[in-house]
Amino acid sequence: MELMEHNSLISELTQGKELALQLRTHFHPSSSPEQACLFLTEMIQSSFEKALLLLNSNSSNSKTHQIALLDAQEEGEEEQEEEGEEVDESSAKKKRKISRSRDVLKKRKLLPRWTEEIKVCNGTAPEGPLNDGYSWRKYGQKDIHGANFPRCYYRCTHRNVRGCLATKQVQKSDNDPNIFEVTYRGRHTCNQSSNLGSTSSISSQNQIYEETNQIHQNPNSEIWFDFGDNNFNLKTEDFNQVFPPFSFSYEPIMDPTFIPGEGLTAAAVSSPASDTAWDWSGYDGGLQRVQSSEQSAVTEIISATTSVTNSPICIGEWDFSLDNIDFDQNFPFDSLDFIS
DNA sequence: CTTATTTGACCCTA
DNA sequence: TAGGGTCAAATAAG
Repeated sequence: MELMEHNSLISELTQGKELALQLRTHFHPSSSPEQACLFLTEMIQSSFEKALLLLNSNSSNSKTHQIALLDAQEEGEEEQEEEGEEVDESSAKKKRKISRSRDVLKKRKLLPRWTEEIKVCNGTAPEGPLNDGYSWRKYGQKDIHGANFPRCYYRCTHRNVRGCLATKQVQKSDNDPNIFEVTYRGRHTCNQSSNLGSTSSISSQNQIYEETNQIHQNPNSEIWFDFGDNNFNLKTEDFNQVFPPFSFSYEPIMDPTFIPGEGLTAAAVSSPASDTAWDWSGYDGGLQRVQSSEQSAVTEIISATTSVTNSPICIGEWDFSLDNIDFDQNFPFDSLDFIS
């Protein structure tokens, strides 16, 4: 392993250790704001994840690194181009719009993406947007070629305020009208974790594992991870012990926590949209997560890029440089109510 | 008044 | 060029 990566790994592990120490203090019953623990666990998980990625990417992927560098360079060029031009306001607006659009698209293309199928059982009339713990704002709906039902597009409500690029698409399945295919893209950076249910919602921690590594589960409740060359597996109960707060994806299919009002609730899309787009009659049941599939096309890019921890490279919202780890530690907590 | 949704236009990619 | 994804003005809802 190269010296720089070795140092980064040590930094990551050291940080994880320190954060764990901090977390320990919050286990005292008189001083344990739940959200503080949650935040710290996120930080710890992030630290160890980075360390694992460093290990995993030891063989280094120079190609994806180059892609990241090219992206960074292009962004710089675009900025310079804008500075030097003298054009009328309307065309400048147009150009800014195009530039911004290109920039956003470039970032989104690199965002992790995964799909879940949410089943709406007979028995419940869906109301309101699919509640997965995050607040979404609908920004589009399209009829998809060859599909019987339109696809709805949602983005994080806090996108403008906090720059959260998370989006999701919801589409009713052609095969089974009770199933909604929900494709998530990008991880939430808006810290809405306080809205998350304990087991039924998608925690960002588990997303990390799903996005950056292959996670599998067989019918014997055995989970195994592919960290490149480093594979290991766990029984479900072991997994829950190791990652207690992160067990949502690995629970039985019939998850009793999927009840309206808690966690994933019935209603795949906003009610007005659903009324006009789809016929909801006949839905009188609850919701259940059917399965979680993964599209990890960007996995390698993310993993490889994180190996260059001391370079200021960002992939979309993902910035793994150590400088930013420090930034996270000094997070102003303006969005965390528990420290005032 | 503020925030969310709708929907046609626009842009990008294959 | 078609199809998918996003933007943003108009509109609706709270």
